[in-house]
Amino acid sequence: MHLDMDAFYASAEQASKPSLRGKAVVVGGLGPRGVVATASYEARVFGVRSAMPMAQARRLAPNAAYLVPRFALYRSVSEQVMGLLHALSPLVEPLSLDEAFVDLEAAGAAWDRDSARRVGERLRVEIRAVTGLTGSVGLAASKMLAKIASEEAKPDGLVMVEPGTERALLGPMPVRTLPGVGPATGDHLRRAGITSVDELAEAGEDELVRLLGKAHGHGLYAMALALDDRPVVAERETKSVSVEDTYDVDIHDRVRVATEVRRLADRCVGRLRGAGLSGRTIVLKVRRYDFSTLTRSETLRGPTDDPAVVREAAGRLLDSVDTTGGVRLLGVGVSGLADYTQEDLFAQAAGERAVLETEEEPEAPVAREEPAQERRWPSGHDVRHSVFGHGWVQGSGLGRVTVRFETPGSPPGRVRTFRTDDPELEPAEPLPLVSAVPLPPSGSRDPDEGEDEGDAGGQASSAPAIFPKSRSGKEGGAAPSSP
DNA sequence: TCTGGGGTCCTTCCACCT
DNA sequence: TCTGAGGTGGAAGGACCC
Repeated sequence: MHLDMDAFYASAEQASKPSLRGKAVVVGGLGPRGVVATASYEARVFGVRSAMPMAQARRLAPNAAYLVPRFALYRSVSEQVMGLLHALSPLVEPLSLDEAFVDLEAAGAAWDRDSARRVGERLRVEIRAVTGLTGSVGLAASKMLAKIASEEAKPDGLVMVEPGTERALLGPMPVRTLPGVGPATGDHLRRAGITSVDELAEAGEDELVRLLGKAHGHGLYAMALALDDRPVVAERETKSVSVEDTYDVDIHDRVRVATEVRRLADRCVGRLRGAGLSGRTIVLKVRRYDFSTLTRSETLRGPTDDPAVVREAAGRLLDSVDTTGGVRLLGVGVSGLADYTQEDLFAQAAGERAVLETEEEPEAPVAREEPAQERRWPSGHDVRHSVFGHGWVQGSGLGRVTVRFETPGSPPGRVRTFRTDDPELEPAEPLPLVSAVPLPPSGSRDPDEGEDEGDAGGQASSAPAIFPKSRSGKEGGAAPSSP
């Protein structure tokens, strides 16, 4: 079985913000170089699509609501959904926050077509009850076909591929339907006169290997024949950890480039440590002003999770890169991972030197963002006002922030504008999309309030009991602030 | 049109070793 | 001793996915 949540980020935002329901919603980066992560079905009517530059989306749908992603919210909802899947089978393979394969046979959750369909339908009902969102389900004998089926089922549906009908279903479809056929391979095949899956199968294995190389050719030929015996793999181990930033304006200053690389190295190590990992190969990624991308890597003698070591290596790699003309993106990654930390002696010595030089605290090298930051109010993020209660930022600028006061369970709310430094206003955690399902006591249905002594001081304490196991994201949350 | 961020896998090239 | 074949590991780039 393959489950795919429908327009996940955008749907979560609509569930969270009653005034956006039924409206065009676009979630993605809002900067000058942002792209669309998800568009609601209402926005897709205007031609807005994932991966489209935001500027283009704004031209197509100028009246849509544009929001930055709130991964903490999506992660919480995702955990709820994955929990439902795990109740069906121990073999669950998440592909992302909103997608997963489930092996229903593994746990005897389904044994024939009817039982599988019942399981799929019940799952969709449960997902809606628990999260308020819809998901589409594909049922088939293989991962590839289940995925194609869930795509066919969208939105809010279920499609089962009956055994024996696989090739008839697949044959007329465009080659781009198959996993692993993207723009480049699609073009390549089209130039060879191959546009449908049937034509792919007719071309024969030798021809495909000649066109696409060994691994890809063999793999694609099998897919074209609907042969796919890849198992559902529950636990995949991480192979690399990386962070990257695209800058609103190209960076020309070499000193600034070096500073950014060090920051990225620190952030990368923060993530690495957070996952309890260390790695041997340091990778620097540079995207230049003309969008050409290059990587430089260096393999150490042993794995490290020392920020100073990674910073130094990344700095050396940067020395070998020409950045005249400016860079639009920088990234630092670590691969060759190990789940232990055994420093190479030289590297460790170098690291200790560097730490001394920079007077850096050895723990938690996480980047301390802007030092004395003024308060920022990102579009779409939750806030709480001491008088008006819970709401979300509709927009801000020129010293003003506009807030719409509503909650997932309330009717569409009213808009009010405040000064950005209004002391009565503070950032808040997202509320659950569905008012607590199996909640034992105290039903206080009021839009805001309830328990808590969520006084101003520590915004950490305001995390309500919403998402059962929401340990509020190891990262992605607010800056840590730990001197 | 003007292209994010985080990944995975594959291919090619080269150096080195046997 | 020279040459070549083949394996391996690292570096770099490309394609793809969500």
